[in-house]
Amino acid sequence: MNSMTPAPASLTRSHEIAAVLQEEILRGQFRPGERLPSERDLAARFEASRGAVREALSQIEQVRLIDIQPGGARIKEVKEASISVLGPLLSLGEKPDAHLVDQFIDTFSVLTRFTATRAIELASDEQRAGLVEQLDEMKPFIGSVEELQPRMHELFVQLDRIADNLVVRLISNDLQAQFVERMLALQPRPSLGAEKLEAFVAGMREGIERRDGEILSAALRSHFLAMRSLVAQALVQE
Amino acid sequence: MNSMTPAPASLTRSHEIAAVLQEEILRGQFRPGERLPSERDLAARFEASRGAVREALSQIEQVRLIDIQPGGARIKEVKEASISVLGPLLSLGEKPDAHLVDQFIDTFSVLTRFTATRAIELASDEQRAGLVEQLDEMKPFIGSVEELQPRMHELFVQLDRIADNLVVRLISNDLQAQFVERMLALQPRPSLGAEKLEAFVAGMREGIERRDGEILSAALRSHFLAMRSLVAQALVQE
DNA sequence: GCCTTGTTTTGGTCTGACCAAATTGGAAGG
DNA sequence: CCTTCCAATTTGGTCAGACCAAAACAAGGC
Repeated sequence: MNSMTPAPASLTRSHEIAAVLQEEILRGQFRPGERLPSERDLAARFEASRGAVREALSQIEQVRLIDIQPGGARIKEVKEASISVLGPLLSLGEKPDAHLVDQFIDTFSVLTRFTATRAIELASDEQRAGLVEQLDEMKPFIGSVEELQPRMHELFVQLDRIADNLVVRLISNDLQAQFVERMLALQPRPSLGAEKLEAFVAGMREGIERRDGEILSAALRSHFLAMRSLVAQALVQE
Repeated sequence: MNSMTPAPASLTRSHEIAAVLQEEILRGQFRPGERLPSERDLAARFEASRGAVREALSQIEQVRLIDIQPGGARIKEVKEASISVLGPLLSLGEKPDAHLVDQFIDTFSVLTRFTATRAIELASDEQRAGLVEQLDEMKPFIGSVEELQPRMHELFVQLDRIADNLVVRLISNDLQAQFVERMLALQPRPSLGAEKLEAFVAGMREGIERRDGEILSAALRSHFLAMRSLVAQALVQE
């Protein structure tokens, strides 16, 4: 029973307890409908006060993994939970589940394409010009992913701002919060080839300049597909 | 297979406090970065114990509307929050914000199209035949939205099951939890016309039978567009 | 068997206390 | 006057023990 986590994100006792319990639930150590141990038992087990346990349970309830009622807290199906469980779900094993990662990237892809196409529909000519300029400024950095990435991110921020869809924005927040950090942790090289990146940037540029959602969408789709197979490789190897 | 989800029933004091505070934050009564009143002050204000307030704050922290640290809880930007704030955000005024509702429906549309097209890519011939059968069985009920809706929902459940994308599944869960009930609360007639529904069902059928994502997607897109303008009407009138 | 009970368990809340970290405010120094 | 630095205070994090109401459980009674 080691509790020496290299990067303990949970500072407080209640968060720590919540993380442990949530992980056990996601691991399937309780069947849906089953009752969680009582708060008093959990307090004894974690050598914590009932208050701390209650705060932990309150958090887990918030992600809809359990249903707290007088009489007991009952486990719910993972499929009914909130997006917030995806992160812990990715961190269950040594490596994230490949299928789940694929789903993540596909979903990112869909949402990004939606945002991008919507953005160029709504964008003014000046805004489109600004976007094109951003893309042109990237060209010197296509060789270096480290240099390119933040600039590309800035571009997406702009697209997001223009598309002005809070719902998608919040979804993306959640997905990124759950996904990105965990992916960066295991994503070594090889990175995308310069040719592919160049084609991607060119596709984006053309799509934006000509206000052509199809081109833009196609560029993004193939880009995400490339990323998907890259990550897939990273998950298999080692 | 009843999946009767009992309403959250914010009976408890802590949930009540959380709801009130969250609403005040979403109303912009605190500026981002600003400090929330101390737990002790809040306890005094709500005439509750500090423990109850702490559980409430813990929940609000979970949706990333505040950042709790020794020294004080600080308000974050709504844009940084979790999807879970969308529901309360819709319920702020008398009527949901029309723009936000549009964004909701558009996002639903995108995700549904993604799920549907993915589903028919992955579906076996038997599964596709089953889906077509489901659609055919709907025809007698096209006149009555009340009768049609649950059957259509069942179809989407099947598509969702075949597409097998947990990420999208959880996102849709969240969106529905936030949106659907609040929409049903205010969506009286007029409902969609029988012709439109017929065309929609026919489009779905053709898309599935011929495994044509374009047709399927087009049918769904126009369906959601129709719903969007319907809801828009409902929001304007009265 | 089913239904009605009394008992036990369990969550929900409260009170009051202590610790550690952050904030604050003022004193000392430039 | 401004900056720097160090207490004193405030604030969150946790603990302990207690009470209530509702749910779950067990035991009879039909």
